Amino acid sequence: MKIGELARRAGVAPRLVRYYEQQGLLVADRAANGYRTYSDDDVERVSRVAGMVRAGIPTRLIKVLLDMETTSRSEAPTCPRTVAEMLAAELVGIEDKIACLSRSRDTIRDVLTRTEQAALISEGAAAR
Amino acid sequence: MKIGELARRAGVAPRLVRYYEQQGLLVADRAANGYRTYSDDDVERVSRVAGMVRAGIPTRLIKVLLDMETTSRSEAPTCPRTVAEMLAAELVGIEDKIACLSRSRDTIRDVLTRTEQAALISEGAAAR
DNA sequence: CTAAAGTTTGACATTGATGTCAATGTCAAG
DNA sequence: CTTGACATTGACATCAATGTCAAACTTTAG
Repeated sequence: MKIGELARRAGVAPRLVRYYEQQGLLVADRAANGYRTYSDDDVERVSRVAGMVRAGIPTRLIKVLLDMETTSRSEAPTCPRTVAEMLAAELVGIEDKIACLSRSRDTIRDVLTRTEQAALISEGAAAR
Repeated sequence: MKIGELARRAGVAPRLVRYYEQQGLLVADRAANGYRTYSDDDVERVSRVAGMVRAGIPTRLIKVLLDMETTSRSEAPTCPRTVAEMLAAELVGIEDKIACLSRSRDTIRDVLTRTEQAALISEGAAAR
């Protein structure tokens, strides 16, 4: 498929797909015309990238995270001490983010339930 | 306390404290000299703001979230339908972020444990 | 008193993630 | 063949969050 369809399916702007590629988060085959061509898996990948970006993970880290997911399943983790330390630090940062977000989530839920319009909670979830 | 101490205790740059104030996330009393003066509670508030910013919550939303936490404890939630809908939408976004981050967290933990340097996980947590 | 450190406001720079626009190329349908 | 939709690259604009610097004032330490 071409970039337009990919973008539509992943729910992002085509512009972003090119940007992600430029950041090394994505590799695209090229058709004879020069058009980028994508597989179904790429839709998933782009969705995940977009989600991580929205969650405040910098693209640099997204790159290594995605790489880790695909490579570390099988191979011996080539993990020099310094890299592992960096990952540990990022882990702490991510856990902090989760804590902040969880608290905010609870706050919103709280207000929504109190406001007697609790229906909106499930409504919103269903809208996905 | 003055801005320097506040910033140090909250772990951010003084510049950011002024920025947050400018964005309406913070109100600061002024001493006779014109210096901003803060209370212990402000340390907590600034920490939370910084965390939410890092987690990708836009300052606009942070403002209403913090307001909600302080006001909605007691008062009748003044929540017109449209506002509630907006909050429900934000809630979904936040839940998405949590899901993304949780997955990334698991990935990192996975790699760290496999890499036989699992010690870094608790090490990192202790470093807080 | 004086020097150093902290604070004030304000302006300007930067970085990351996107939007937008322009000029050109490609393809499918009429 | 022409038109319209979609692609390409590249440049420029924007927005939020920060960094940085300057000029002036205050406070603290010596």
